[in-house]
Amino acid sequence: MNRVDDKNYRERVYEIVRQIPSGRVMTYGQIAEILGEGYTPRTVGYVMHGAAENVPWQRVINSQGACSTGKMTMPVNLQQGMLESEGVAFNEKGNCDLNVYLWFPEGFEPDDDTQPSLLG
DNA sequence: AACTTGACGAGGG
DNA sequence: CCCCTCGCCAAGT
Repeated sequence: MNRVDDKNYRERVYEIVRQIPSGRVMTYGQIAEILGEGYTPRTVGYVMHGAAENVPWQRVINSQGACSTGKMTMPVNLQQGMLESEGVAFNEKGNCDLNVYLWFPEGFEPDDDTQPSLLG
């Protein structure tokens, strides 16, 4: 499927998100990048807001390392709090260090040495 | 069928 | 470093 004809496109996003381990995060753009095809960060975000309960939506943040939930469906501090409970540290600006917490699924490697070092 | 909005991202000022 | 603009794709009105 190279197109969004099946409406199965949602599950592709969810499937990736479900694989994010606790204490790690992914960005909308990154997911869109993996899905490639006709996905964009916008689309991923749109799909994400309708995520089912079995999807750890809180582990998906924006490229700035901050929560973008705004005041729409969920308060930002809620998502941030959930992540903090998983061990993700945020600064005063509400950003976390993507170099530490960003997670890459198997088969997907960043060109840079942006791979997370993970404190342990 | 067209316009607007939205859990985004990158670039320019 | 903060603010604004443009690009992207899907859904609601």
